[in-house]
Amino acid sequence: MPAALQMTGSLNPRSGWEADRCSIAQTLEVLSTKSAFLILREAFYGTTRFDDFTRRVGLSPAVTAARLRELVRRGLLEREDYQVPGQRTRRGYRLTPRGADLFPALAALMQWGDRWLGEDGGPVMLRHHGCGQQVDVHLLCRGGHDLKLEELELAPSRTPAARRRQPRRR
Amino acid sequence: MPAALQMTGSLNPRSGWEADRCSIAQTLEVLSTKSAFLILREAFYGTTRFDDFTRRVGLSPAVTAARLRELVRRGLLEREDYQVPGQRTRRGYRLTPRGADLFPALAALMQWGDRWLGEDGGPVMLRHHGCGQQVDVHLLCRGGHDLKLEELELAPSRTPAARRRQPRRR
DNA sequence: CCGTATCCTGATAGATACTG
DNA sequence: CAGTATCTATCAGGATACGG
Repeated sequence: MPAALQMTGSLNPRSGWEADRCSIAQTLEVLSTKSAFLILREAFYGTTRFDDFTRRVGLSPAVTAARLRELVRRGLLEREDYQVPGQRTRRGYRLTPRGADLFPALAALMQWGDRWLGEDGGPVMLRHHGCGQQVDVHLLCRGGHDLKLEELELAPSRTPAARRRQPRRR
Repeated sequence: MPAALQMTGSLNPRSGWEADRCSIAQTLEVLSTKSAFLILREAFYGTTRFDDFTRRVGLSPAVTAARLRELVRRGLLEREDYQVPGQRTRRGYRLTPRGADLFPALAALMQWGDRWLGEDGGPVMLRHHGCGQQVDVHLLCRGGHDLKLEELELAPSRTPAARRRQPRRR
């Protein structure tokens, strides 16, 4: 029986911690749309140019432009205009560290799709370039344990007292 | 310079492997909308009842109903009607194994938000219930290495020859 | 409680034509 | 190439009222 996470007392579903401040919701706000996910996927695949994003994700130029602008504004992609001598300048977009750090999320979505959709595990796989072995997403605690859902526990980051002492800025 | 994944030859961005068959795109098709993500988050948090989903995710009843129906149809949630003796029956929804297996993706989104949004790491954290240590998302290869983006390589799951020998079922 | 039914808004995004 | 400009269709989702 696959259950939910364990919760420490002050976090039970009824008590008032505002779910809208949850990092998942905020992250989804940044990645508001499906096209944003797919643009990022393309960036991980090495795409840098406007036209390639448009064609390979299957978006209209207007949508591509809007997403790229948004992702640059949010700091996940950055402009990178380069010039091969003798040719005209090309514009490009590439992942920032902030954007690149989303890869585990994309990898987890891919892994889920490989496991539960389609019949035979998806068209591509992730490997360790060094040893050639397949790569999977894991949840590890800092004690070094590889965890299952049932072993996880959701806890408040700070005690209510600490939060009063150090209120949110702005 | 945070770059993209390494790719094996047959996967360069120009060659024709259909990106629409990519597991990320397919998974996003299932989780089409933001509310679906948030409903699942709530399910991991232990919410089971219609009204709690509605209130805690902040959706209209119509949207809640549509998402729950969809998630049940897709096999991520299942109905669970239960009855405390002497009370009327309650309806509920709970995660299936298929739904529960999405947790790493949610955890990765949460971790990204904790790192890159907000000032101080988000309102809640994930811990190992046994040892109390904080939990992080990792990419591990089956050789046991903990990997960074630069060490990853995207490869076709099967060779074209193998795909001909063993064509897609159904 | 657990939903369904309506109405209405804005955002997402497809198609297409055009410009530096 | 790398976009901008329209014009439209579709859909996500808020508000509200109502029924089992």
